[in-house]
Amino acid sequence: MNRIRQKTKTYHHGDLREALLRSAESILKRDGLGALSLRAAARAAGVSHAAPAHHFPDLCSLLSALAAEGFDRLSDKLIEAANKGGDTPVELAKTYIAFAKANPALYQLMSDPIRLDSKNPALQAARKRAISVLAGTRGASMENPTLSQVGAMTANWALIHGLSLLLLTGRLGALVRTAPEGTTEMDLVESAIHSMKRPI
Amino acid sequence: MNRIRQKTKTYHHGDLREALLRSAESILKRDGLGALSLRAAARAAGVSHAAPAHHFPDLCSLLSALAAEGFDRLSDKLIEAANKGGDTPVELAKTYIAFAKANPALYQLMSDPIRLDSKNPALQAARKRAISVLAGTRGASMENPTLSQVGAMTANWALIHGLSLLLLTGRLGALVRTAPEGTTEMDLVESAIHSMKRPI
DNA sequence: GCAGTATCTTGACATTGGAAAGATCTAATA
DNA sequence: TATTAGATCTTTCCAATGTCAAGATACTGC
Repeated sequence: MNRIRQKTKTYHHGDLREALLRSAESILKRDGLGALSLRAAARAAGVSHAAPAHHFPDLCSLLSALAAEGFDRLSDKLIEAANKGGDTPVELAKTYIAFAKANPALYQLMSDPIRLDSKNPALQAARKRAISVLAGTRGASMENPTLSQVGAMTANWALIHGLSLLLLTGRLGALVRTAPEGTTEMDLVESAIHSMKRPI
Repeated sequence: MNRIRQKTKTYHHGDLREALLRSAESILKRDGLGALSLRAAARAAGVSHAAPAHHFPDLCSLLSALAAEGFDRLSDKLIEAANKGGDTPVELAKTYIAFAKANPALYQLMSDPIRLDSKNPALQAARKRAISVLAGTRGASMENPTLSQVGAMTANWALIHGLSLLLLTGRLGALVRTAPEGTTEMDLVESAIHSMKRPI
């Protein structure tokens, strides 16, 4: 029996888990995080409202899986950029923020402490990897970093994270208006990025 | 008729709007943002579930009012600290983060782009004031700040905001474990704060 | 082939936000 | 003071959601 189903409506779906993730992602992109519900995902996947239960015990579980995917894709983007020479903290930050801009609702979900289950193993692992990548600790990690080195890393991460959120939620407007005529939000972001410390 | 009602159960409440805000805040503190609903607030205020409608047309409106209060209190704290000599960027950041730590669920709400109505006038005003205070523009604002000055301000704000969120959502654990033995989350935050640029 | 299990559907329930209509109180006016 | 318009609150209702339980269907290992 073919795994990838055509239109042949059978009782079993084939790969409902994956289908639900794709449906959920498309809802997220189209209608935002607020519109993403278990039932909506089930509808979009053409399946009954209780079908997701076997793959995701609850909504939190679906959202956490989606967020984990997001972190993995972010990690991939960062690695890809690093391999193309964009290995400086500033370049990594640009890549990071470009990801957030390209996937606003997803990044919002990835940062949502309430809808997500921080104990979800997949999510934990994906987050851990993303931090490692961002910190440049893929392969050659620092041996015994000092407090101030880890502090600088923390600062860089917090800056990028905060900047992404402020940008995505449209909260930079007030500062844009105090800046020189013609300044855009992205100009501000660019400028802010350059205040990062070295050891990212 | 006394504004502050005792136990005398009358049809009219007296000041239901205020009572709802206080109930909502206490729910927020006790059970977190996820448990805060219109109906829960109404229950806690001892009133029917549809009573809030006249004071807050929808949930978003109640939450936005609560968030606006939060920003106002944050502004007050920052001003108070500044007047006591804590006027440096680092001191302001410490005050800011102390507020977030003292009111975790409230700060989370204040940062939630979905539950909040960013067009809410009270919220907009409160946010604007908080930024002004944080930027040190109470009274003597910079005349014509350059892009890099506003950029530095943006960076400082983003750093503080991001740091607060990472701290409150317990996401600094991974970095804490890479830091020297005995390092705490707050050590990391302290260290990160010191990477701020001057013109806050 | 067949039994056991995984997957999916149907149906139900409690909870929520919200609308509508009516009850009760307040305050302005005559 | 009497009355009336408006504000405030209650009751009732509806659709949507997450979750559970029971049953139907398809797959899989024997």
